[in-house]
Amino acid sequence: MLQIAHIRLHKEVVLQGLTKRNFKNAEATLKKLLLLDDQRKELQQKHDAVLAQSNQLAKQIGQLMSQGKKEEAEEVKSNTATLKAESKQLSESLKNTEEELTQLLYTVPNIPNPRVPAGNTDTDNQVLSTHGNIPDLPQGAKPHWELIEQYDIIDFELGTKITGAGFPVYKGKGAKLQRALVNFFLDQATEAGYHEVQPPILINQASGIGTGQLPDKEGQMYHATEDDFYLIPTAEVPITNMYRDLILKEDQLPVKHAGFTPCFRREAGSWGAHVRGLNRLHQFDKVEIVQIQHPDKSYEALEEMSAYIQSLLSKLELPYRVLLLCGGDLGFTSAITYDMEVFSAAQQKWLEVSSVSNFETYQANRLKLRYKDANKKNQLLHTLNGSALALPRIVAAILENNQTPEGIKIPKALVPYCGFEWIN
RNA sequence: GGAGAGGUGGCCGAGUGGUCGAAGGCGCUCGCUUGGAAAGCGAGUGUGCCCCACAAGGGUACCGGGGGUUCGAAUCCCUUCCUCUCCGCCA
Repeated sequence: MLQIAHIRLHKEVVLQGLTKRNFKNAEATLKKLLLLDDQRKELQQKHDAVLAQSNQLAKQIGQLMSQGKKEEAEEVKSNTATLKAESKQLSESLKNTEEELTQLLYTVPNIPNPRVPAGNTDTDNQVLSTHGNIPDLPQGAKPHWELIEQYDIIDFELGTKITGAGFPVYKGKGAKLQRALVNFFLDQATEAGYHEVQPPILINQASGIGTGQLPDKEGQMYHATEDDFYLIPTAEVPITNMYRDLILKEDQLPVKHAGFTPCFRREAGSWGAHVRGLNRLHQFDKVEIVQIQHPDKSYEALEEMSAYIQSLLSKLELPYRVLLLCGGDLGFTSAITYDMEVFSAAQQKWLEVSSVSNFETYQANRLKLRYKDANKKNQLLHTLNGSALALPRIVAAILENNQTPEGIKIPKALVPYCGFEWIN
């Protein structure tokens, strides 16, 4: 979440940023936030003063008691009742005001970086660059949902039987291709300097709040209510939360992690014809990269991450483009996001396979993730993450783009990982 | 799941109702010492919020989390989470 002190100091910038995002009632919300903060401060002052008084009296009583002056002590005691009542009332008001302020802050998204273009929907996103060659597919090229049936490598109906829609079963070479991609992505990440981790895929509430999934996207996560755990929608959540409540030393930076996990998304209300086959699933596999960076270096890191992700797509010989998301399409917690889209030749459509974002201090503020600067002052760090990569749409693109009459040709880089060159 | 023990500052560890944000040790930082280092000596060394200039200084809160008793709680009570030991179950 945003820092209230920052909002106070840069009200105009914040207002402009929220407007770029089409955030409703920005001005009124900011006004309300500042008002609540004023109230909070005033209550805090009053409360502290009352507590200071009663602390003093308590000390006095202690001294009198130890001197054996019992009656005098009793007399002082009788004066404490009003203070106690006052303190109780003030602390309740303070708590309520703080709670209201926090809840309101939770509803305010991150401020976009100045580079983020204005716009409302994905049609306003900027295409920064396009790479690779879109293949000329033969007449009768098939979309991946037909190819997976033809070669019997992914079975949706079987998954439906076991669980429900959106939980496919990968079979034979389909399963091996999954394993190959995960290993390929992890090896590449290690080579690029990311420290591999395997985190839990269930998280507690504090972690969900830390990275911003809660309370904003409560309904998008599967919730194991018996233990109050959530199934992760992305490895970003457990990996970033490893650093919750930490104060790092500058020489510990940057932190770079990569992790493979399954991801679970309820995708409530977003189903339809355009999300056939592998285009949208409730459970999918993904390798995620996460960086924790010094504020001065986070934008450098963003470019580095973007370049790294693009290198993966090049190695997989997939045609792709890089988008700069517009304000309206930007994720709630992100300050800037690049999307990488792969062209799926048979569907004749660009599929988002990766999203890399700089959250600046937005997550760090919730996480209380800081570093000690040269003046020994604690400062919020910047967090970034990106998919590197999400499997299903990569698989879809490989299947569709590499289809031939003889079968599906596995990209060279993956052959050592798969142990086969063709799916046929 | 059952029974028991315990959770204190970066780490170890003392503290069972009063002047305790917390002894002592280790670590770390700075200084002295040294040719340099070690040792030794000296000083410093938590976090949030509030006043204030994000300084100095001051107030307040924090001894796993939440709540309570009390004039006063690290210390007592309740609750919850976690760790350890034993038993049970088990990949």
